[in-house]
Amino acid sequence: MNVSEPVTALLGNLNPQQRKAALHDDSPLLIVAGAGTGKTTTLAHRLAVLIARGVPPRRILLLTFTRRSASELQRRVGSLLAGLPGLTPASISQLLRELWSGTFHAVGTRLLRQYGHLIGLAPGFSILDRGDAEDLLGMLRTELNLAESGSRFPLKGTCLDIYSRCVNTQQSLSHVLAEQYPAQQEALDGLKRLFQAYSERKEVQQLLDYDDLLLFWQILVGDPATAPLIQSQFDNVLVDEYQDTNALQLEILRGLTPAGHGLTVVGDDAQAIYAFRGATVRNILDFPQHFPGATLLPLEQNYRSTQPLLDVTNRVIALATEGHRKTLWSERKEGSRPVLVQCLDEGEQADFVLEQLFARREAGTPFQRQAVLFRAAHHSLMLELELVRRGIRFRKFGGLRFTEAAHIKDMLAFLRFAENPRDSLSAQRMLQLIPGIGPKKAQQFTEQLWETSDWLSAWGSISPPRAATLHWPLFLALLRLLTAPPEKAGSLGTQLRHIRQFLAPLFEKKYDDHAARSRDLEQLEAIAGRFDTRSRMLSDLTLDPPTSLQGGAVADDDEDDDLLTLSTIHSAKGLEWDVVYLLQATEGSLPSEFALRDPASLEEERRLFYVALTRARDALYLLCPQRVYLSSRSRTDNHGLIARTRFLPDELVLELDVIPARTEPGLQDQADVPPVMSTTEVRGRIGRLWD
DNA sequence: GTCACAGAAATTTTT
DNA sequence: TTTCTGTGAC
Repeated sequence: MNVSEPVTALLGNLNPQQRKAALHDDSPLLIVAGAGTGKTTTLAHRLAVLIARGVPPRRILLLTFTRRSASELQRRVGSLLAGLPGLTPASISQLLRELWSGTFHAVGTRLLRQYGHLIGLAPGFSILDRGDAEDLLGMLRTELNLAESGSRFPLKGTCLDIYSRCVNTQQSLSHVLAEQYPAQQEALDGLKRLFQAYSERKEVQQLLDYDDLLLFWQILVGDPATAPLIQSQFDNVLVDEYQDTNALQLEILRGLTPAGHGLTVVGDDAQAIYAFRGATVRNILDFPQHFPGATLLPLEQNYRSTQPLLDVTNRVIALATEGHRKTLWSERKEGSRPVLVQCLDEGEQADFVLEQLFARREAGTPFQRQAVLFRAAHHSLMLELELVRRGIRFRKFGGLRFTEAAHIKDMLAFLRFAENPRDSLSAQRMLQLIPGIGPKKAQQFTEQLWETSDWLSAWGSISPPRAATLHWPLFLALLRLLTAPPEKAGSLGTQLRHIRQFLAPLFEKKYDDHAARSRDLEQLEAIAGRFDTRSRMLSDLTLDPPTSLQGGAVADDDEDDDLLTLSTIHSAKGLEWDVVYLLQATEGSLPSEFALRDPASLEEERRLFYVALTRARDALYLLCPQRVYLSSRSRTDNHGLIARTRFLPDELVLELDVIPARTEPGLQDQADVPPVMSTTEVRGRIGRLWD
């Protein structure tokens, strides 16, 4: 290969494999990048080389898993390009702006706004987040009388899971039910009707859910009439975290580049953790078959962790039942072994983490280079209380998002309706906020909406129920203001302020904690300034909701506070910290009790455990509380001790440092102490008081 | 029809 | 702890 001078200058200290990847030609390329092997570095170099070779950035499509990783990659590419002669910071940021990058969903949205009209889609479509989609299914479920008592029809959330799995795996409903939801098989006919109605309703109201963004995109690139238009727009397509793509995403890639020309995918089958939403590890394993002539480049030198940590993580993943075998190695030979911390309960677990956090900070590792990881968002609740009590600021990724809170959705419903008055999901949400208007009236009023061309002629003449006499005119006035031309409606912030003023008295009655909620509404008003248009704000908030900061504030990326990170393992993918604490490395939590049923989910839990362990650079603490708070759900074994995770068998514990629990559980375990008297005797003793 | 309340049931991970 | 469903008062 004839490498020109400026391109060579970019390659700096890449290892031979990474260098090959960066300089690879336009044939399909699969980079199998183990954890911490410089995947982002390699991808950034490949991008920089493409640009240096003269590919215009607007002809490069970069698909990432989160918006965070997209911007991290852009940043890295930017600093690489800065080393090239003839490029100024201004011209570099101009180049980067032209790059097509983002998640599959975000890029899909952008393409559909541009080309959707070719397949009959209005450019002003609204996007449903998970909650919206559930609500719509819930409404239709009632309308179709599927919830008739007697037959137990799946809940709206389950309905959405089933629907989504069909779309993302491209499998039939009966197949999905048989394979994944054997208990819901009788609901087959009801679900068929429900999904049919769901599609029709979305169609009429110009609504797309997350799955539709991929589905419509796939149709667009799959149809001979429209495909060439989009294919000819891109010379190179790069996909990060390829192990977590699904069948539908593969079809999109095939549509974009049928022979894999200019296609680069990067991933690690050992880190596949999204099967629950339809991702299939087959995409990465079968890449050479899907795109014949593909080159496979494995990266095995780890630049992240110390060898003692890798010794354990390599063995953890070697216990997996299938997958490429690879052994990561590091030049960082020295370091401490992972630490298994046994503790009595969640309280002791939180205490240990807090002590260690401070000790590490004293030793030179600030909070922002440490992270606490966990399987499920609620596993960190007790620790969060302690952190708040001690005044440690943290940022939490995963779990409930800011925009999923009911009051935020209420407020956004007004903006969404103003943007797309056909959106009767938002219409009903707004209407039901008004006293005296419940589900029936709301449905009735929205139906009137469909018969006329504008909402004002439908609602202007309605005589509202008596309880709504006060609020109805205010409601109409607010909508009139929001739907006025931009110069009259005012800035986004102004619009939100008007909505907030309308909602404030209603929320005071509706919520006990209205003070906290109204602070959230002010937060929303404050972040409105970041967006240039209303439609942009709505799309961005649904595709990438802000994570909430402790105390309800919305995290701002520019803040350079010493913020500690709390994150679900899923949200920690691709990231690294010097010190990592994994909470509740115990049976029932990791693996989750919901994964115990089938072997495939259990293997996914193992990979999840592996992902958690490989986030650590220098130190790793695995916490095993022997007792956790269990809800009433738990049955007979709630008095017993919880076992360490099965992913750390005894022979592996020999490779760890072990810190025993401070309190011996046996001493306090009531279950071990036989009863000394009966309640009859207790009552007898108490009875003496008034005898 | 709406609203408030009570009891039962479900309860992960995310775009 | 939230969400769904049924009941009874207004």
